Amino acid sequence: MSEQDKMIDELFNHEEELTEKQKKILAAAIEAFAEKGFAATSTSEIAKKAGVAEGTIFRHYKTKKDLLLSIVAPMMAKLIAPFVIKDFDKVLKADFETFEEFLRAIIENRAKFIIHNMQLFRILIQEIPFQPELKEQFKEHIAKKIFTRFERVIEYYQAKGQIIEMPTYSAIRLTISTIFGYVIARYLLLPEADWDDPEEIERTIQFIMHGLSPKSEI
Amino acid sequence: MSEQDKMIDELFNHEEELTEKQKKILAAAIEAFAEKGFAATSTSEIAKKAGVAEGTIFRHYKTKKDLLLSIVAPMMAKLIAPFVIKDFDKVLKADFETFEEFLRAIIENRAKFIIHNMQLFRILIQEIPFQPELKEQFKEHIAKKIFTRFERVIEYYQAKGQIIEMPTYSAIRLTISTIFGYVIARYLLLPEADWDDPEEIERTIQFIMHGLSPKSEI
Amino acid sequence: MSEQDKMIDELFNHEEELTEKQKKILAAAIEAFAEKGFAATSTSEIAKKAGVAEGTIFRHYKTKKDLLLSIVAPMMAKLIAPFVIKDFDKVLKADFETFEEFLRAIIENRAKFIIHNMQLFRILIQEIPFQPELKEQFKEHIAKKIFTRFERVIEYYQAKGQIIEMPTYSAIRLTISTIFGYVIARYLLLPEADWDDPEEIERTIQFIMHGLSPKSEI
Amino acid sequence: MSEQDKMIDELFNHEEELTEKQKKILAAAIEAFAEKGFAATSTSEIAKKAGVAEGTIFRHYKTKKDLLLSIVAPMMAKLIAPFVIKDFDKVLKADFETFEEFLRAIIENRAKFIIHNMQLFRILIQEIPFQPELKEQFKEHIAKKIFTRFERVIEYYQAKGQIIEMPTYSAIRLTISTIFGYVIARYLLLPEADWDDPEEIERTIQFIMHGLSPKSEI
DNA sequence: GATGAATGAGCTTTCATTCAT
DNA sequence: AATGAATGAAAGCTCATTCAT
Repeated sequence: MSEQDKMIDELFNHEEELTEKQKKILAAAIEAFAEKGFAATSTSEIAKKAGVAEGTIFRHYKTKKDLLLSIVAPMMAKLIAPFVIKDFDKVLKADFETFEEFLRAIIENRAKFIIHNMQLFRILIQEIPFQPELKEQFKEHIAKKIFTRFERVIEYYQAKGQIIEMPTYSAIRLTISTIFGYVIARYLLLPEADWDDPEEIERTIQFIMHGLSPKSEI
Repeated sequence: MSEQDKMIDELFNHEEELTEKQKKILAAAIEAFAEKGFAATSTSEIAKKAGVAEGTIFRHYKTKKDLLLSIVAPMMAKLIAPFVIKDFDKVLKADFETFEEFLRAIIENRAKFIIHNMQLFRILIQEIPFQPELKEQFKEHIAKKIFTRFERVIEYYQAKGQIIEMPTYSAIRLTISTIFGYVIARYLLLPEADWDDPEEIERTIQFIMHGLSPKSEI
Repeated sequence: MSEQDKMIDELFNHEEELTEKQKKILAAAIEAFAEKGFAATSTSEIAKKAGVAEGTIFRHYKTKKDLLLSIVAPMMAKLIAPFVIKDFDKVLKADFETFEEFLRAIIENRAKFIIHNMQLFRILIQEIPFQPELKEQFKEHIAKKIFTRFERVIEYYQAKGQIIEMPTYSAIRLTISTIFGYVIARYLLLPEADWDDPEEIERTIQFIMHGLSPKSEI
Repeated sequence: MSEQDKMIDELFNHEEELTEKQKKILAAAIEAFAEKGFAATSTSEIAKKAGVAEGTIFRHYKTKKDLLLSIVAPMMAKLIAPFVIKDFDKVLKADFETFEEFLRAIIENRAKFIIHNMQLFRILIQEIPFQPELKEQFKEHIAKKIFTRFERVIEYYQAKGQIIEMPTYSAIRLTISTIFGYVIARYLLLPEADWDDPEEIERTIQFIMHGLSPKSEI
């Protein structure tokens, strides 16, 4: 079982069991959408790559867009999974004495998840600008939830004096841009460059920490 | 003359004079590509929006991709214009005592340029993942040039003790992610939110400054 | 089953079975190409004539030119079929005491074949000047093979003293021009004229015989 | 002045004087039509090849078909020129004692004319099957006239006992096929082969002579 | 007379989708 | 469940022709 197959099993094989053909269709579609984009990928191309008949795709997914959503939805669901655990922040506060520990955990956990599902992440960020329903879904179900939880975390560490006083949304924006900046540079823009990952992650964390800490703190 | 028209005149009307129809085609294509993406925009749609016959598009641009490149190329050229001034860094060093002043100038200048040409910027970042020639062109002619100049700037302020010791490429990455993070959040993700721009820009600059300054400095 | 249908079955239905629609496409294309020429026939015209959707044509034939080649190739193959029988000339020599008998057999056999597939023959000679790959294919696979066999035949009858001494290629050229001259005049230029076919064929054979015989022989 | 230019002057420059551009258009169209066929040649292609604007073509020739007819008509007119001389056959009979001499003169004169205007001849025979008006014009003004004159010639030499008794149209057909067979093989099918022209012409004439002579005669 | 921008009909081909098997 | 032939709309692009300059 390939890496790709395992990923598909993990992400898609929950509710209903997938047939072998269905998995092949998903794998082919993911690869094609990530590489050429949704609009520029034809269903016949997916069928050929998956080794199934064109009709088979439409037996499982009513339309091409349906196929896209079937791919992207579980990715989004998994992406926020840790954030929707009822007592997310409580756990956090207990577990992480400092914001730095929290950051490290986030990167360890979420960034690793993204990296592990890079193709899906590519599809997500590449298609969100073009698919209004995706954008809406993302805002409503992902962004908002993450934002709400994150807000509490920021406030918590601000109360502890570890983060400078500023609107939570600004702190969130700055933190997330920096992390995404690393992920995108590392895995999308210059994947073939020679990266010293632990070092770069360390620098990224320190950058955020210094950027957000009250001056006296450091 | 509309805002759009002026932008088109500035960016495209340099070498050869554009006919009225050509300008309309460009305006229509920019709008459509930004909104729906290159692959999902049909030439008939552009023609209708521009109020010209479909054949007219192909008289001026051999193929649809040609039209895309004709739109994106001048954007890229202008984007790096200030960086290719021969003695870019010399000028900088003379003009800006501190890295903070430099940052402020960059944001004032380049970020404003991007904001002013937001649709073009959208097209650029949306299509780079799908058009290999665009990606190549961007890397070779834009990214490399900017990186080289930026490197000198970082080294200069590192020498002055204003920036912490770290590889220049890390400093560049962190700086650029943060600025782009603001631009993207502000103008692409949440344009309709209620932003206090001067405040946000100030916070962004301070975040970078603290993030990169030697601890003792602050 | 019409005459046309039978011809299509004979010529095209060998390797893979053709669907009903495919046969209709072939019949329509043959008729149209013969009448208006390949370049002046549109695929939409063929589709309409065949009573199928335009897309159906391209499901079976990748391009319009592919359709042309699919029509012409079997015609060429069948055209030389008798010539590639391993011991063609041996058989001939045994069967035909005189060159005249041989000529009569050729006309009976090959000319009849051409007449029976007149539309295909028209397409062949009309398109060879314009389609380099057709020309090449014709020269390499048809002309050369026929020429080689024919050469042996001429030499054989020259040895028997039935044909005057002259280069074989000249004898071949003169014989073939005369036969083709009849076929073209009879079936392409003046098909509606009042022809006494047996008489004309007889005259044509006698003309060749006298033209090629040693004077004393006659 | 090139060979091509001279030909154009001879054939086209009679009634109205041609402008330089017009000559270039004719030259370009002749070359393109001969090579790719009328239907597969675009007017823009002709314009480019002629170095004129597209509009210029339509200033001189109302339609593309008009251009074709303008090219082919003078070719046809010149082709029969010698046959329409009022007392063609009288002259002939006086000049040529034998049918062989007549044949030699025809080849010398008409075949040479065709060879000298090979591109035009190609266009003529390639397009006649597709252009009904061309076909009609050819039949009515060329074929019939030639046939009528030729008939008298055949009858004359039949009366002199130099040609075997057979319907005149058969004798004409056989003679013309043989001559055209040579011209087509020599100049269209195998122009690059190594031909000994005087020898081949001699053989062609002898073939016709033997083919048509009463047996005892030879 | 010459231009070339502009046109819109029509070209070949691809597409997502349907449906009988 | 799976197929793949069939569809017809729409894609990108080319064409002959017009016309203002």
